[in-house]
Amino acid sequence: MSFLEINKVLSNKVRIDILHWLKKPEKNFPPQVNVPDFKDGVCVCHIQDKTGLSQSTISHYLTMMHKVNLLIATRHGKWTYYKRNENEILNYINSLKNEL
Amino acid sequence: MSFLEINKVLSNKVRIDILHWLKKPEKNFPPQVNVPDFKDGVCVCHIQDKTGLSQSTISHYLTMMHKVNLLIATRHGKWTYYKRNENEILNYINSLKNEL
DNA sequence: ACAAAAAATCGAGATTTATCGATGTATTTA
DNA sequence: TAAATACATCGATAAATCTCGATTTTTTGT
Repeated sequence: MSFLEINKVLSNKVRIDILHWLKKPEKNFPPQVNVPDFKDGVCVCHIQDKTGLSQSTISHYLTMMHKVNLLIATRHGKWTYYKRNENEILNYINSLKNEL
Repeated sequence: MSFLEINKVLSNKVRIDILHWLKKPEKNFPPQVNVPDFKDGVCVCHIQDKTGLSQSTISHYLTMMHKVNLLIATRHGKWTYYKRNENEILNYINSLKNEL
């Protein structure tokens, strides 16, 4: 994934917030209902609630973050759970040292 | 300077290119004429030549990079020289580890 | 098989960013 | 002091991004 593509995804406050919140799901989101823990992350509706933006906007944001590999998506039944892709995030930070 | 402000400045290919080129001015730009070396960086016109964009656009880009402290500007007579602010760039990269 | 729930996709209007040419401001040189 | 040069700023248009509501798709209960 190209550095600049990821950079553009990250140049938005809400998307940065989401990435940040997902660092500590248990602290930033209500307890899980349909799955036992936060192993696969947080479902779209909880993220949407927290941002206050529309469902379509948040779904779009999460999809684009997923497309550049910043997030890992897992479907459980009706729900899609998103969690951070720590490897890719680290790669990105490390790549900055060369790219900038 | 806020993380997101810098991030937005960096979410543009030309501006990233400029930052990158200024890492090795002697490699990426013609030799200096009005100053003895690249100590203070590269003048606006050489950067403009290299990008092929208009003078006003490049001046605008350099100004915004300067405003968020990524570049240091030095005036010598008619010319303005821009160079990287290595401290601020490092700060930014380090801040990412907390922000992301 | 059907209705409901969650998420994804589509289409459109509003906002922001990119980019230009024209003009203004310093500084130098004739 | 006038003309020229380098850069900054202004105003405007084009392109991209943000964001929404509506629709479609996927999956589950009934």
